[in-house]
Amino acid sequence: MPDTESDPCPPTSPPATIDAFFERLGSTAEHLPKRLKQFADFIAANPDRVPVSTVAELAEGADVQPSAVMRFCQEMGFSGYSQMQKLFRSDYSQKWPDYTTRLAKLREHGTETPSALLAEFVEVGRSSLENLLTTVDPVALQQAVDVLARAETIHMIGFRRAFPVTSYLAYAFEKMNVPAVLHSGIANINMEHLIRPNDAVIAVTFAPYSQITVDMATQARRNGADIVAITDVVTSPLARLKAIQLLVSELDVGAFRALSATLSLAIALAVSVGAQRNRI
Amino acid sequence: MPDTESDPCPPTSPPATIDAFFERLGSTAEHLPKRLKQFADFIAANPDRVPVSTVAELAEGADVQPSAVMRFCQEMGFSGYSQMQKLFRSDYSQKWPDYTTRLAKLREHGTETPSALLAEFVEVGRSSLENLLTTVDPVALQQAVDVLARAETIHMIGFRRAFPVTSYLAYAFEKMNVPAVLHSGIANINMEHLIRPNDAVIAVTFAPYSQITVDMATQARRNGADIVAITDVVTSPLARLKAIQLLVSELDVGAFRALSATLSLAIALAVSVGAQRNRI
DNA sequence: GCCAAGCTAGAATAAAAATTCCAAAATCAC
DNA sequence: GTGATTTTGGAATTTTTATTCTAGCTTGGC
Repeated sequence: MPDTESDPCPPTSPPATIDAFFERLGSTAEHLPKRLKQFADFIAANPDRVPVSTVAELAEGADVQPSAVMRFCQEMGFSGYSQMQKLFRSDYSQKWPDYTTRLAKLREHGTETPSALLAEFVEVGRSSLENLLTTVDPVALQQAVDVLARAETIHMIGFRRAFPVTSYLAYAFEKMNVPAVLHSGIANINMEHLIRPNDAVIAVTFAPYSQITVDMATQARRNGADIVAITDVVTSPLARLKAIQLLVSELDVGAFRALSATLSLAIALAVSVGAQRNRI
Repeated sequence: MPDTESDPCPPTSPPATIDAFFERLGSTAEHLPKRLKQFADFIAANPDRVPVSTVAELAEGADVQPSAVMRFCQEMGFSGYSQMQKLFRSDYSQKWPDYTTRLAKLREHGTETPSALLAEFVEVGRSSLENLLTTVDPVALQQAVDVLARAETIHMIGFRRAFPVTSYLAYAFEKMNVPAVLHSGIANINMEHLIRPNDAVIAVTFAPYSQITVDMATQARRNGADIVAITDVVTSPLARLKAIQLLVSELDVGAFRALSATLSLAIALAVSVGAQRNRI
């Protein structure tokens, strides 16, 4: 009997290394059926679970059926899950060193290599985050949330290195349907007059304070708006405006900082405000 | 019928941690029978094999019978090998597993206070940073730096929640006098034609990928520019473009993430590029 | 050297896991 | 819409793996 139909997907050889696996995954993931893609994403996000998990466990984690896992493995060129797991297990021992040792190893190279620099930023970011819980006054934070939740429109002011913070706030507010305006200073158009008495302002600035942020906040205060300040020390120029101050002390690496703590504070603030507004 | 004989070794409870396990091992190893001692030595020398090995494999490695392995496990207070392996596996990935459940819980209950939410973001940020050192491939990072240092002009593409990242990159490059263009999509003006063959692109996008970022990167690649992708998984659409991929897996709190890891990676990348360019 | 106590090897059994299969559902082309 | 094709979910099957059992061996005391 002649071979009327051949395998739709010819027997590809299995990837020989983890890198090869992910490379293939990257190029095939596009045109994979729904469930298989779903599982592919899960694997891409949690490769470290493969060596120590059963088919059933991974299937549950990715919220697919075990048979989908099998089909995925075969699609990737393995005979089955066992073969794929074997590959992942062979690579497993390299990952064993934990965070601390890895960090130490990277640091040995000084700041010569990009990885060492990355390790530096990671470590500094972790410290800054840890600090954040002590520098931010819970009462002030709650006040800030109250004020912002009550405001008609929220205005965000922050330039240069504070701009990533305000732009992320803008994104978050938009996603939660909170009326908010990002004052980006674009085309030097001054939109201070938009700030009305029932509005509130989030001003973000760090030493050396950008004059324009201070000016705009001052003007807004004069218009009767409430000010929430995200800044680094109590002596910042925003203190004079009776602003509610949220303090972040972010450590520098060289001339730059990772902004980890500042952004965490910002997003926590935004989500709280969003929750409180929608609750009412 | 009375219980004439009792277990020679009363049912001890299993060690709760790896440390407790090795402590018990140290104190009991002396007066263990020959084969069991032999296996104990093997375990002490190769603890990292336990999570990924079967009884038969370990038995062969230690040159004992599988049944000896079982007796060893029971001697150490476990019900069997499976229970012991569970302990070794749980130690291997302590940080990650229970996060998903914890965050799910958070999503249900909502968060009581802004401070609690902040603490959540801080915690998740710290984990993400730790993880960053494992997901970013040092070689790829170095390649990315090389490519970007060599480029005439660096273009940054990233919208919505990726925009804080690109805007911070823009700030950093400007401060270091690196020629860089932030494609903000402002006024819907398309500046793709600015991207020339000797240029390089940093594309930042996360699932669900914004189509415009992918389109712009594709166009840039067609123009002959190199692409560095900051994204979350290898299955991202940018993989097709032969982009140098820098992977960040950032945990979500609710619908948002703190971006701590992503920004740390971005700033480390920028500073490395700046340093390398000025060195030449 | 003989006996008792404990230990070991290997086979037998039970449990768990991987893998296959197929009917039902979804998707696609017309 | 209709039929062909692909994809899916779930159960059935096979394979692998853990665990138990027991006859024989080793060791130590006398």
